[in-house]
Amino acid sequence: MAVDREQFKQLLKDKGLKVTTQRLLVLEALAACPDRHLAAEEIYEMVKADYPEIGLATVYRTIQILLELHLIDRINLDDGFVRYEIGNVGMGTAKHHHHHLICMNCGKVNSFEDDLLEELEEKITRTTGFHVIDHEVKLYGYCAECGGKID
Amino acid sequence: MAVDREQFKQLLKDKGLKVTTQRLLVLEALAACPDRHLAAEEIYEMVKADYPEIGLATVYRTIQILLELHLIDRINLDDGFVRYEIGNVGMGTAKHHHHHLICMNCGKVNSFEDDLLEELEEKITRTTGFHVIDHEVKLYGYCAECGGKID
DNA sequence: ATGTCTGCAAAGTTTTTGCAGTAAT
DNA sequence: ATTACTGCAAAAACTTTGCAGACAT
Repeated sequence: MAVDREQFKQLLKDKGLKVTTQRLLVLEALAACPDRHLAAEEIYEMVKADYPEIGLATVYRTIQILLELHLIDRINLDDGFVRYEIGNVGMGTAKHHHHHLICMNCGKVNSFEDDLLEELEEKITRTTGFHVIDHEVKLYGYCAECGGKID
Repeated sequence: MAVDREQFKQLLKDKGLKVTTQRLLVLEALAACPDRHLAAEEIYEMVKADYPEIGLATVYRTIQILLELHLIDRINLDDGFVRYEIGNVGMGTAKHHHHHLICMNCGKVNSFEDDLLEELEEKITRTTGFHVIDHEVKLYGYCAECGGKID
């Protein structure tokens, strides 16, 4: 569902950017883990397995490009790292975001697909004039496994 | 609506912590700006106006205490600072969170009160077993002033 | 009196930047 | 042949920590 290799190459060329092994590998690392939320350091470690000479700075620079191309999303799970995950649309038309369920006990992060926020967004536009483009929702609580132990 | 000075003093004592001028001033700075979202450095600057000898480290340490006492909330507006705002309940029973509307043009952050997420939380509990305790919602878009210029 | 708290400076983390060499077009 | 890109190391930026003196109880 995410961008494929050829689309990415074309996007780079369209922007006058060069297609490099490092850039392909960084995108691939993110595409390989659609459900994890990778920090720059983790991406770096993953790419290093295939391409040991890559530098962490290149990973950070590539992440900037991927963000500008809207191929990945930034999320902050308040653990001291900024994290990234591959977007689930190719061309940026749809926005079908998911929410993050963060377990306050075990720290595990699950995703939840939902469109319920459309209603909220409409209400906001109606009452405040603010035009919503995108959103990020984090829900803190206890996951199914941890929930039993607490309640 | 936020905690008052005496409640705070009592909370500190109950925890075996000492009541100091610095701690009172940090809380007061946050209480004085319920609608801004203060970074540690900003709190530091505000307190320094009244009490120039305070150190930034003390501000950080006090923030930790206030978070543990649930007197303030942490928010991350992706601008490189962790920000804090005073909670809008005294004793932590109710949770009446607001959402943050972040203008992608001028960067201004407005708040929006709403309980629409109760429905989403219930849906999540029903379908996933995850028990939601709290949430943080960030909505990105264009504020009323900037909206006209873009659309 | 005692135990905590403070300010300062140093250290720790994550992320960014400068530069000379390397690779892509 | 250009022009952009990379890796390294240094710098930057935010936050935490160690310590000796100061303050609250």
